[in-house]
Amino acid sequence: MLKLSRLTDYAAVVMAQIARYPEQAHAATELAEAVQLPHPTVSKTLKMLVRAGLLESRRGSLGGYRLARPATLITASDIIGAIEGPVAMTECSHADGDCDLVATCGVADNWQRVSLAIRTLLDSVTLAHLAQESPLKLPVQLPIQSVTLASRAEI
Amino acid sequence: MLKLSRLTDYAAVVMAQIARYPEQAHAATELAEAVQLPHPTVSKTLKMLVRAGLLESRRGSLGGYRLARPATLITASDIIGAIEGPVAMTECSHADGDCDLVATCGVADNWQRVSLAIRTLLDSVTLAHLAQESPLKLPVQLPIQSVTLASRAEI
DNA sequence: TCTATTGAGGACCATTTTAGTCCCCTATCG
DNA sequence: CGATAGGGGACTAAAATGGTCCTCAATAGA
Repeated sequence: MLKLSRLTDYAAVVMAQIARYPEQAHAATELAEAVQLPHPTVSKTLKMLVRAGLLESRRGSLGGYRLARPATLITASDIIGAIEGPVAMTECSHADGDCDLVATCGVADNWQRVSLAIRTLLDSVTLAHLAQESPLKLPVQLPIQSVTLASRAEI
Repeated sequence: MLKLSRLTDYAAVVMAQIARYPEQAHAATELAEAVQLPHPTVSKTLKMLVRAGLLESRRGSLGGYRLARPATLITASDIIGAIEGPVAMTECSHADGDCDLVATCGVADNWQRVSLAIRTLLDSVTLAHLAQESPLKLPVQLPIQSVTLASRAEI
């Protein structure tokens, strides 16, 4: 399925909500209502987003959350990473490859390329994109060409 | 992390192994050894791949598994789908949207676009690609441009 | 300074998912 | 027939996930 966790989903929704009114601070309670999700859960999500540096928080009355930087500079990768950790399709696609099957695996390199391609894709989608209302159900324009997996011919 | 399950990983490795010697039938035991994984686990994976129509099996002595179609016609999506079910990033990105938050969500459409882009990417990677030994650690060529999220200007 | 408000941090539990194993049945070949 | 394969599915252990709750800390304003 390659699915996002539910919390990640919440995170995106909440971030989008904040992004639509970037000037004001948003209290967790307010967001929970706007988004129709239980308060404790939204709160938890918000905390994670703060820790990841995507939101800034302020306590006390008149406190709340706001974006740490413009929505155009926050990517889908950032949000996913904030909740689930860095995007990596396979066990071995993060730096310190502690996979002891490299020898017999034979697909590691290629998965990493695919993984990188997905990460790049997710890097190119910003919160501004996500937040933007697009009620039109257009089929996606797909400028994506197939990934070039290194083959000798191309070197 | 947007990670593949471990079984999916195994599936890819095993499929690649088979793809390298497409003519002969491969017994589960043989594959388990080649790939250095416990036999029951490999076996389970193989069964799933058969059920998904990616492998054909033959019982009895001289039996084993072989590709149901050429490696160039089996995609990464196929393999992931065989183990984890169809690729879909969010709860609501599969057909029958039973998500009752559509109203307050506001990002569903856009996630679906992203999801589709990833699926397309995974569709473009074939087992032949994955199986091919590419000892060269080239940085990936990335012909991927940003996803065009429908904005009014472009309609 | 006191109080109401709001976030921080983390403990905690229930549920689901995942991984892995095992057993018994069926098919094929010689 | 008997040896060698795979098919199906039950079962368990372990981990991840989702969700709740409680206590502490900061801030603003009366």
